[in-house]
Amino acid sequence: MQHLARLPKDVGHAIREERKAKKLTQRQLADLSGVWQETISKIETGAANAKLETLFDLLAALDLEITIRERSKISEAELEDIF
Amino acid sequence: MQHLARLPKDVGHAIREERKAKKLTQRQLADLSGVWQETISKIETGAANAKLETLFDLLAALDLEITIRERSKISEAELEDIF
DNA sequence: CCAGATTATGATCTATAATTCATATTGACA
DNA sequence: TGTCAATATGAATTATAGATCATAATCTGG
Repeated sequence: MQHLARLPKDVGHAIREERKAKKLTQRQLADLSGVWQETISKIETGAANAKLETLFDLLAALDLEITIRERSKISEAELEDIF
Repeated sequence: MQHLARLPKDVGHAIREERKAKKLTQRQLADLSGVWQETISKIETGAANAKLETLFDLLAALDLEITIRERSKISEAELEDIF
């Protein structure tokens, strides 16, 4: 699965979905990544504005990476995170 | 062009390349994005660990977005930023 | 429903990013 | 090479993320 992100909250959503897809608790991800459970919670709920280093620590633990590219024409809702 | 990023410095590289591809100076990008020229310089040179909000301000001004996905098997060098 | 696990929240402290100003360094080009 | 633009750097201040502890709220399986 691939997550489009244009705002910090999109990143939180993606992290949460990928963490759940891998059947990890916030605490397990915390142990894997070195990021505190409380911090993960705040990032996932959007109550945070994480630093890049923190983001990449989480992505590495989840075996994820990001790509930067031109904005696509299709709307965010058309990809994933459709409610 | 698409930039793979696994570390904060990769993001700096990508920003710089996209800014130059669009023929913008750091000052022009600063005016467009609301991020200070000094901050842009530090992010591009890797002397910074930007916050997500700052990153997305820059990406929006450059009409870029990010996608989060499983790590690819190929190495970073095989994509772009090959010197 | 209950108990235990999981996640969220709040407070305080520390670390560091962003702002701001000043200026140094580098780069491009006439 | 001299000049102006562009970029980088450094210091001081302010803002805020992360660390840490405590605990509340929520979720889940029995």
